[in-house]
Amino acid sequence: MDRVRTRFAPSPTGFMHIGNLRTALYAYLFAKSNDGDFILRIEDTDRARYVEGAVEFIKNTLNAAKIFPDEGPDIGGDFAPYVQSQRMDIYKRYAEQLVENGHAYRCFCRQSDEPSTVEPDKKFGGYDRHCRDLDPDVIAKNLADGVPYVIRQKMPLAGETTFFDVLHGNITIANSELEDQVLLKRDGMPTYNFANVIDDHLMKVSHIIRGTEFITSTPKHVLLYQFFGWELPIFIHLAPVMGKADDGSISKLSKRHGATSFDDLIKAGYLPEAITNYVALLGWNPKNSNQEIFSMDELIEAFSLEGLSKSPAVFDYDKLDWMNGEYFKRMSDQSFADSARNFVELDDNLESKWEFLASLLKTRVSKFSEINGSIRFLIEKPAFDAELFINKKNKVTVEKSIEIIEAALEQIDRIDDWTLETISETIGAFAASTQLKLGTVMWPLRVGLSGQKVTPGGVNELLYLLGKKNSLSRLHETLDNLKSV
RNA sequence: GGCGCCUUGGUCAAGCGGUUAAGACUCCAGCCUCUCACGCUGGCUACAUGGGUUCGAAUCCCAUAGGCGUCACCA
Repeated sequence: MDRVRTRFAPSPTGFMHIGNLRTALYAYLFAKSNDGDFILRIEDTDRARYVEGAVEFIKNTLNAAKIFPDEGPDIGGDFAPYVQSQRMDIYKRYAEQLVENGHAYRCFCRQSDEPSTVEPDKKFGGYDRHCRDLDPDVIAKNLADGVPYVIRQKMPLAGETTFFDVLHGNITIANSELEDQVLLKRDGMPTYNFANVIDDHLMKVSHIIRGTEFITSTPKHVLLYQFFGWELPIFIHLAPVMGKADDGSISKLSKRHGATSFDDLIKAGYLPEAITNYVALLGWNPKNSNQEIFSMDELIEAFSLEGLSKSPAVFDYDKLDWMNGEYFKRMSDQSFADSARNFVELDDNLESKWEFLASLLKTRVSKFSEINGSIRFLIEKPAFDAELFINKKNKVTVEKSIEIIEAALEQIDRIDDWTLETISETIGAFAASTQLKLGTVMWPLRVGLSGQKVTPGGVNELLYLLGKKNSLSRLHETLDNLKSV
């Protein structure tokens, strides 16, 4: 087989949809697992949709996701430039060639949103074929008059076109279904369907990995390859990434499903490696293995086209949360504390104990953005809720809570050396003296201090984090509240 | 609507003619533990429907239904 070369060809719209990221990832993994090349090409042929800074954004995103192009804008390569708007002369040349060979023609019709000066041609059943067999004199005159035109591809009217897709096998579409699509727009820019073919051939792309939305336009591309006498690349059309709405409906992942771009996810406190790892598994699996946590190198090692699935996959935030949590657990306390720091707001007290707090948080949160919520009770006094004190499993009731807190208060009050060690010793001794199950003793204290059932750390940690004064006042207040229930 | 693609639990998925139909997330239960959490163990829930082919079908074929895509001078 010739050298494997894949490409990722986004248009600069200003954000990186998770589906696009996955496409880029698969193209990258496939190239790298075959010692091939991965190319980044910017498809900026739509001037209206161009967003300032978008190219930079794409590069930064790929970089954060650890997807490194071998060729591309700035990086360069044997087939530069890698930005389509800088290749206009190339497309024009090939389009003219097609016109000369009779596979394309100039069309002087107005744009579809303008009032038409010509009637759609009933003979061909459509508007698009109107200028097919224009009189050469008319063409010459229009050209001389400077009438704007587009170049359209002349599709065969009969027969069918078949192409092979790695995932779907042979796909056949009747040529009569293909319209005479525009190749070169009025402004001289090529359309996607044209530039794509030209560039993929010129850049020696061996495998085209892209979304299924292109499956029905692939026959048009195939015809183009045939017109030019070029060898066909191998097609791989990926199933889309879906999202599930609150009402349970499934549709292509979009804004209504929440965070759907790589950047959104980063802002929501997910790790880039976890996002990449999760996304890799959305539509691909390593066969012969149940491994789920993959480093980029392991993905490259394990990747193969056979593992790609052809049915759509629904993006599941629960699983992403789990996976991100797994990545947290594998981080050192120090790097977790550092990475999480930007996402949290602390008061002076907590600031000084941040690293300790972070070590407790590491195994208890699934994304950075959760942290503020889960530690707010350390800064603001929580609301009182008697219900929380009742715990069947630990045999805790309101009465029992009063009893325990009252007794514990005496012991806590005596602690002078407010360190985790001393606190642990004191509380441990106190718990033992009650003759009760540990869980029974700790439950009311936890709830009394925090106002919640699940906390970062146990009672000892809570006392330490809160400080003596704060701990005592919360417990006293809780006692009063409990007694007035 | 025409054309095309897809269809195993709530979700991701293994399975390529013979299996008790893997595994993971979620949820639930139990265990462990200096207490919630973490961890461990176990449990619930699936082959869209109807016809074939075959000794035998989640696996092959055909219909039906549903979902998705496409029909731009967007990609």
